Amino acid sequence: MSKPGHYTREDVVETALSILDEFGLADLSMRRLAGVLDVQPSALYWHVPNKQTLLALVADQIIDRAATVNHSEFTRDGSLDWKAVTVAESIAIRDALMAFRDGAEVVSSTLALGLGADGALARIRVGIHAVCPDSEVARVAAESILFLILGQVWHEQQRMQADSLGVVAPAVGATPEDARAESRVLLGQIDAFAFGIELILDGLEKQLTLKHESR
Amino acid sequence: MSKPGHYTREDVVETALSILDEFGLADLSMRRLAGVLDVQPSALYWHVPNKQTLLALVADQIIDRAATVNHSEFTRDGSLDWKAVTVAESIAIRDALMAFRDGAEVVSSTLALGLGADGALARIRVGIHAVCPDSEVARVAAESILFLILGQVWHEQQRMQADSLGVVAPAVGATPEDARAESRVLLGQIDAFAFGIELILDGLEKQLTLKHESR
DNA sequence: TGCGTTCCTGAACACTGTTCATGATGTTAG
DNA sequence: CTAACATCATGAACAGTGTTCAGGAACGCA
Repeated sequence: MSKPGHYTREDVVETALSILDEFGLADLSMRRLAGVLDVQPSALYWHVPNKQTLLALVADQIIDRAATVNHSEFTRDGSLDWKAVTVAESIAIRDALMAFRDGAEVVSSTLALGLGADGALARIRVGIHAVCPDSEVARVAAESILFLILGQVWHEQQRMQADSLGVVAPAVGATPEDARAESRVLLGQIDAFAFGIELILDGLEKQLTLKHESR
Repeated sequence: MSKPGHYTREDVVETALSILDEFGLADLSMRRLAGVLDVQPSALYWHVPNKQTLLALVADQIIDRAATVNHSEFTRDGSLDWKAVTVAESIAIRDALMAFRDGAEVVSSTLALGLGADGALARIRVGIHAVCPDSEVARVAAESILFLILGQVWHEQQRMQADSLGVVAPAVGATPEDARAESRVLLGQIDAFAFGIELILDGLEKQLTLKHESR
């Protein structure tokens, strides 16, 4: 991880990403990052103006690595199954967030600051825009889905960290079962995830049919 | 703000809340809090084990102060309008988050850590539980609504802070109009807020009718 | 008078992000 | 070949952070 000569901005972001994944956001300090690169902390400030934009670049990397969704797979007889494709995009984004430790928190605070990671919203919008001409309604629906994804993944990742630190608190009850319970919980959360998205899409579909009937 | 004698835990939380509201989460440090109370920073650690639980207590205060919703107002002919009451509860929680600067962020990270502020989820659940017997479905729906509230309010408050710091970036286009645009944006966001909630509730309603038909 | 609880002091530890003057490279122009 | 320049780094410092810990003052109670 320690090159001989000079580093590029990409190297810095890449190393930050690896520290994030291995040790978490709390341990991703400029000093630690500099240490891994075998460089003084101040050297980082040549590549990046401050930590916040570094995190924004990291966030961009995370969502840029979301698997691409093949829209043609969701097209039958020339018409797009917009609900299925939106769920697929949502799952792709979710997986991208889950692929890095604290991924949801990094992305969430980054786009809260308006510093980047807008790609996620754009991807959610495509399927919706195909059927929803009202851009305002489409915007709200897409944002709702994004908040849902971020909220759920954040929650899940926080729970993982709490568990790994041995802060007990596994749900509320529990202690009977355990080994098999864990896998069932995981499955349950994946199901719950898609279910929440579908709630919004069903609600949107109802709004659309109402509009069609009223004209 | 500086009493003569001893402080209680409530005093500390109350003062923290006032600093939060006046200067924001970034400026709410233990040293500053101690300074306002005219006390050494270490004195705070008698009242509170660490900053995280202090913030959890602050978060509890924020959502405890959410206006109570009179459910009888949403009852006609003995049956509860569960969608209307859930929207009302959501708005009450939203207003509580908006009542304090960075309220959404404090509450969000607090309940992500599982340290408190569960009251919000409970309040959203009541209306849903009245019509949804499946506790798993109800849980996911309620969580979805909560994530939506937190996500939107967080976004909005972050934007407010960014604006007050003069970090330009008002949406994307803009600069034509301005004065009236602001109020319209505010109205638009309140509408958008309720609309997002209604999307989920409509989706949930569809799920319920599907279940009724299939039995 | 002495004990014990309650609340706070003052100093210190080990961090954090960030700035700045300085310096060592390598590339390019005259 | 030398001078200028952009590139990328150093090392020290600043001002702040959360947190710990031995000790001490003030009080109620036996």
